[in-house]
Amino acid sequence: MEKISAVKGMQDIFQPESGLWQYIESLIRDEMSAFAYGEIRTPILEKTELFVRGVGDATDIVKKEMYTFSDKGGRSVTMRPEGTAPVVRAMNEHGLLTSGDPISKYYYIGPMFRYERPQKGRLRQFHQFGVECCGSESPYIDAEVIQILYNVLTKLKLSDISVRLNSLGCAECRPVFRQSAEKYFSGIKDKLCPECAERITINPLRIYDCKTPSCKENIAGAPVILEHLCAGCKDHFNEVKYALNSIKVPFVTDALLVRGLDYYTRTAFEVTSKHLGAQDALGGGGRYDGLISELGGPKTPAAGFGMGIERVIIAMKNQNVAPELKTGCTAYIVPLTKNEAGYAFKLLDILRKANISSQMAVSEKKAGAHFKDAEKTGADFAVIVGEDEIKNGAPTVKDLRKRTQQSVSETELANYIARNL
RNA sequence: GCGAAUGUAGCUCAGUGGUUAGAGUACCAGAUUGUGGAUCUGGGCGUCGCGGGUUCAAAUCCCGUCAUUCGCCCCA
Repeated sequence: MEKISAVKGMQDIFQPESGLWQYIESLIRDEMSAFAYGEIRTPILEKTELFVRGVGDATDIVKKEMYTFSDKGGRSVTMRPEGTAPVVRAMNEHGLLTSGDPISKYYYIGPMFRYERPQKGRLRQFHQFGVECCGSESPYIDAEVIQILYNVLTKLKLSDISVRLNSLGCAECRPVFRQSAEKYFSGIKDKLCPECAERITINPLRIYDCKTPSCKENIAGAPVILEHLCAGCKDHFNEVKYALNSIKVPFVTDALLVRGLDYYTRTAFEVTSKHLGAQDALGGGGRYDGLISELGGPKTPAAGFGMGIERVIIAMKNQNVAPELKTGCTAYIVPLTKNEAGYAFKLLDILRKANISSQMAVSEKKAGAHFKDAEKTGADFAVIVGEDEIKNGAPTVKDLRKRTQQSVSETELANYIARNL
């Protein structure tokens, strides 16, 4: 029979790699508890409409990267390509955004799906840690959200990261700016790459982000959003920077930073690492004051970000800061023949009840081979059960690290191992 | 969606038209009948990604296809 492989761009994660995931996730959960954010878990499948409306039908994500299909009832559903729209949907649906309520602060960790060409740091199923903070337009919320991402990355011992910060303006000043950008780029349309030429009318802001050398040159003379912010946005941006400075989160302002999702207003930020390949963003996010009402909720300002866990892992490995994680068990029980298997199984039960990580050899091999296996599983002790041991009611406990062994009574077994661990 | 590279043993790879396709490593057995890091001996390593074509002869050359990887694009 032919082997069945995993779906393109989707990975299996198992030991010892999964230990690294648990380490990262628990660090995140600790940090979120310090920031008083609760966890939210939303379905992987949502109505397609949610992303079309939330993420924006002009974005690449919606235009060509979604796993969309019809379910058996003929409804168009989509495997979530990002976390913000589902979280907002859930909060709206459960009435968590009623005005007067305290701010809603939630985080999530889970898989996202985008139909893209896989490469280093880019998968079709990838995992994001994200936070959404809804209900306030305070610049301290922007700073808090950026701080969370910065703290998590720093606590994971990543260095050489940089936080880039920009303001994209609001519903008042952005349209004005957009118009002047449109005007400017229309004038030099023939000098732009084909994609950017199309972007002029669809979303001229995206041109600022283009990496084509010819476009980059032309952007130099273009109007800059930061210089066209309204007074409110300018103040807000300054206050975000002030707040970040006061808690010593380093950042650089980057007037060309534009994010690929349509819903961002005012603050936009991205954290990149020098230790990644072409896909160098570890995470990014910003403020989205218009999204919640766009999705049918009350007019509610909000901010958040998403962080790619696979990319964080790549950076950790490249920087050699992934912790050494112990795998395997503490005790490996070796019945020398199948005659001793029954008694050995009972000892196994005793150890497990004492919370000592244990397993038993179930294949028939000669003793030497069993010890090799024990070593490979990472066991610290082998518990040998042969004819003599059963006769004496005392298995032989062998310390695989010291290469010493000793007869220990059945009743003392768990204590002995716990003591000598 | 575009471009490039790669695909041979479980793993890392050699093998550019000529016997029965190789090495290292890992694995199994024995030397050591109840004791794992070494050594020695022996053993199975295989649809050479898949399909077609050229040829007396193809892992090798050609075409197609699939997969993986890297880059573009985009993003986490």
